[in-house]
Amino acid sequence: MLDDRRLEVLRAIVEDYVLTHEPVGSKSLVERHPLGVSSATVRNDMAALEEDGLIAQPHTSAGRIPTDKGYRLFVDNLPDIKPLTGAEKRAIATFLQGALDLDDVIHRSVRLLAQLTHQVAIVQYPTLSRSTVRHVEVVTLSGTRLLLVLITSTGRVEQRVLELPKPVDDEVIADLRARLNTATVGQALADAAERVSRLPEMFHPSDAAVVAQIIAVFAEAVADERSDEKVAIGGTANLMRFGDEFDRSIKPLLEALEEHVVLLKLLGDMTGSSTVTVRIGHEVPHEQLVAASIVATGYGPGGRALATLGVLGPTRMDYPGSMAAVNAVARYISKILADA
Amino acid sequence: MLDDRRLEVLRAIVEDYVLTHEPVGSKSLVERHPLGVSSATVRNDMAALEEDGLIAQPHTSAGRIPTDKGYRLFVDNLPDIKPLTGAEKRAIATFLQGALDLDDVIHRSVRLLAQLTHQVAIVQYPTLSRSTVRHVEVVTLSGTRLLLVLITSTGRVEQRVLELPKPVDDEVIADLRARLNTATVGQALADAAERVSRLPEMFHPSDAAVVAQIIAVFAEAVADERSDEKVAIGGTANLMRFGDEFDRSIKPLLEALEEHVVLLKLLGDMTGSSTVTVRIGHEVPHEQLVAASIVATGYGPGGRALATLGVLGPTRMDYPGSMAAVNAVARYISKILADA
DNA sequence: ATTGGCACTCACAGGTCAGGAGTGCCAGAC
DNA sequence: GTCTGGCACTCCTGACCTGTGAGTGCCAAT
Repeated sequence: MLDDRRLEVLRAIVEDYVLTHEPVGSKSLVERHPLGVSSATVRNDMAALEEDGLIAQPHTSAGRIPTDKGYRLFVDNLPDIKPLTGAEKRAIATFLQGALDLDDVIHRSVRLLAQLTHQVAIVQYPTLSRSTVRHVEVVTLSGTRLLLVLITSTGRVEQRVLELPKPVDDEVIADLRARLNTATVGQALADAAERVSRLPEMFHPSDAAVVAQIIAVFAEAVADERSDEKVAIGGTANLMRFGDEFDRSIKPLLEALEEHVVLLKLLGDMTGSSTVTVRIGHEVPHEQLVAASIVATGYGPGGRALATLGVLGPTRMDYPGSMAAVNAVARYISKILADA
Repeated sequence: MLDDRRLEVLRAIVEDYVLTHEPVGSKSLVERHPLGVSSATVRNDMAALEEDGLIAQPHTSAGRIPTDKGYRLFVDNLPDIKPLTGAEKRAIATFLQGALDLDDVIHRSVRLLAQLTHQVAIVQYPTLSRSTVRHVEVVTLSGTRLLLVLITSTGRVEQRVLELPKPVDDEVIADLRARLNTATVGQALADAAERVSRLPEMFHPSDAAVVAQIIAVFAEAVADERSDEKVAIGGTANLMRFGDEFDRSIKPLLEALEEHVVLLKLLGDMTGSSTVTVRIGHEVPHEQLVAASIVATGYGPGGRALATLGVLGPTRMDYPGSMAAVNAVARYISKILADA
């Protein structure tokens, strides 16, 4: 009975604090929550919760604030991801409906997520390495200039321009295009480089060298780590909503958001699966983000997590709401990617 | 003699205020600038400058702050765009050297500009409408699914996937590809739609309908207004450097920065030519940006301004420095685009 | 036209003080 | 045992006051 109520008190503290952004005291707590006990009892429970490191007081004789550990317990004991309201679902549907291409889907998702959660939204582009080749195109631009275009199953387009030592016959190019496609279409990008390594041998010795050069660029394109490093970010203005001590941590936060590499590492660490993951305050392995929490999940067609999306906000954010929104948007994008 | 010195006083006030972010008084002014007159004289000049609306005092008996009008006069009387130091030039060169593609050039430029000026950097992608067609590719993805790829002279790649009512013969596709290219390569995008309008007639009547459909998508792609709406932004963390009243205007500023459409309109208004333009405070036709100034210029290969880049910061920014940096980066990108 | 001098104005920092929300603890009730 | 009412205590907050100093405007003298 006792431990159960303490959990209830913690939940109430978290909810009130998220709402008001002010330390919550025992008296106002019993006034606003039907706990069925007096403030004195709550005070005792609070003392115990503080003992356990779940809440803290900014100064003696002030109300309590949840610690990172407190938020963690709160999140772990959340009953279930609450479903969105009908209106919200409709908003998502209409918002993502008219998307033209992958870029558009990503950007719309970012805006949507930022609007739904009032936090900073982060959406990673589907990683190349885990998607498959849909088509390869080889085009002569001018005599010695060649364009290589790679289209992936997720609709992403990579291009490379390369300079050749001497002009190459159009027939050779056409042949190469055909061979590249038969060898790689449908294959995972990770395997594609391997698949084409033998191709130069199939050409006339006089062409082998230049073909090898083209193949090398192709292999480099599919393996390019840099191509994985793409994210879209939106809703940064939402960081400014507060007039409190969180403002102090905004600058490092904005800086971290511009370090896409760091962000991607973070997102990559967080989830491969399609369940919603939460990182709270110091749990985030990055000192610029100690005052922030991240709610993220993987997404991708057919439940395979090709990439990660999520929101970032102050530790005192609305976790249930954010988790629901992140989850819903991820499902919608996944469906769109599966259809496309 | 008199008017000349007043201008000098204004310049000194602007410089000091930009440096210290504090209202500057007559005494400290004569201490730090070799004006050759006493503080009392400066006081008289200040009174005159205030009369003209060039400076203002936050409260009675405080120092003076330049008004937007004051900054304007200051900028207009700037001798010349001061050249960058050798170190800065080298930094630009090495920073932009290894760029792989257009995307990379843009992103590097944004970072560079943000670093050089310590402001928010904005770089618009070269507009499609003013660039020319380099290559058109038509690819069958599956039986009834077609991919259209458009490559522009600036290296930008646009793609469209379209669903056909029935499979189309490969020969027709090849024929169409050839005709599209001969008709449009080298042409301005704005003219391309016009150029291909007659193509369907050249095909067998049984194919004309489907060809017309493809042409329609192509025409829509080259004319797409939306494609012009692309900017890269960086250095938003630089907005947080100040611990003063400017902080109040940061939220609307961040919001405006996310409204790419608005930004683009702004940049578009600012310059078609390759000279550096400055908009100060209320001169910016957007109430969210009244506390901000913009320094921008056009850029593009061979002096033709294909797009705009610039920086955005508080009205009390280092105009000479920002103008120099913006100018230098614009020239460098232009050169890179001309080479590519 | 410029300057030194002088009275005046305010923002700002520091100090004091009352009010109030919140706490911890204890003794008594269920 | 658990809960509750009561009470003394803490200490943040906001209001109010005050002295200080930077800065101004104006005037008479050079």
